[in-house]
Amino acid sequence: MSTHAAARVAAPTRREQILREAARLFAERGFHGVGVDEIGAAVGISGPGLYRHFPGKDAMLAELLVGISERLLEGGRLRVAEDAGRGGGPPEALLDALIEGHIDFALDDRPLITLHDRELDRLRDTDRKRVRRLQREYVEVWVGVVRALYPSLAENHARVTVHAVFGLLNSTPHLARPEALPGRAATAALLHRLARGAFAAAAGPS
Amino acid sequence: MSTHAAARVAAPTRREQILREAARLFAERGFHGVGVDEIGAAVGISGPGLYRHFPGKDAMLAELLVGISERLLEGGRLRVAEDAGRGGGPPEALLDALIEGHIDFALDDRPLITLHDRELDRLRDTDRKRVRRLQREYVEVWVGVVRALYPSLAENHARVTVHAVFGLLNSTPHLARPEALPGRAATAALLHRLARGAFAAAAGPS
DNA sequence: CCCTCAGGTTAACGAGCGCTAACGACCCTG
DNA sequence: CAGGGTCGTTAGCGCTCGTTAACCTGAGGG
Repeated sequence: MSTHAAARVAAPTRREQILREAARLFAERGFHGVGVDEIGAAVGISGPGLYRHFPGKDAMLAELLVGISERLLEGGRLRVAEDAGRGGGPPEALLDALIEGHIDFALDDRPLITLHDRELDRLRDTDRKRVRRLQREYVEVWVGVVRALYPSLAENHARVTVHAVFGLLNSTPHLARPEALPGRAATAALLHRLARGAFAAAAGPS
Repeated sequence: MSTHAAARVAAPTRREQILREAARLFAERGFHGVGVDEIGAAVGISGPGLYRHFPGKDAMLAELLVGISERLLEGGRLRVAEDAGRGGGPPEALLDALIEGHIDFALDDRPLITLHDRELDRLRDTDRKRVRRLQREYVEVWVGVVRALYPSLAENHARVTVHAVFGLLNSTPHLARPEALPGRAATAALLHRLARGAFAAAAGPS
């Protein structure tokens, strides 16, 4: 689509390179802690060359945060729709699908997950509201599924629980030494069990 | 101790005011997003007056982060020591005490909890290493208690689990609208159940 | 062969920020 | 009542950083 031949693996465009490196740097040292020269250097060009691709530093962060929020929400909705399309299987399976999808994000897009709940307040008002809306809708998708599975759980309790489980699932990107984790599959399985355990406990005694 | 009479409730010294407001502002807008003039204004003095109390802006963040890390570790060790002093009751009770103590921090010192895992990288090398050491020791206290209760749980799995439960417990300070929470007691009870459920699930199937 | 245009370059500007300097008001003590 | 220490003030310096301006280069097309 981009050049002429054999672009099967989609050679990353310069814009994508920049976004990727900016995400990594922002996650490592914070939005204000990274200069444009540094981002440029990370992709082999220098400083103001970035302005050929983005109107400003803010725009990079905005695109990153809006992008991941949209992908999370879209993924969640897709899984709910697939479940409904199958005629609605057991509610546990749907919750498992949501958990698994979120874990994939957390383990594979670690810088983005970090930015997602750390640098939101550095956005311009309009972008921040948009991201917050997407996040809220994503939470509501989960709340709906959780309450279908545990009808006894009050809505505000379900919301706090979902938020807490996000904190749980998003905890691994913050780890200082990622190499101390068990393998990817084992970590994913463990996180999955923890999340299910938390949900079960939320609905339990009360 | 400070002035002359009736300092029962410990009228906050200027230093403490500054730390309190700085913590709030840093948590709201990030370390680099807050200027010294703003911190000064928040306590009724202006800008460079802060330098009568702190050698620099970095020192405020360092004192905040070292302080909370020390208090968390100290609290954890105290509870373990109390338990040992009682001759070692049921292991569940000790874990419950740790959870309850951490929840108290998360709900009562929200800005500090936020800073604690968000702004660590803005510290000078020496301070950052110190905070990291304290955090690591705190995790180890939990890991020891968890493994006493669930001996089948491998050590690295226990560590990931403890980290994840911290993410879970620390999730409420990140909430956009804290007023949407149930009351403090209900929130604390819910978080407590979630944490216990996660630990139980960690030790469960696998 | 020239023109255009995408995608760079370096130089420099302007704003903001942390911090220092110099100074002043107040309170205590001898 | 002099003197000093505490705790402020305002002015301003120096540096960093995001952004803009002006210029350059190489590839594609009529």
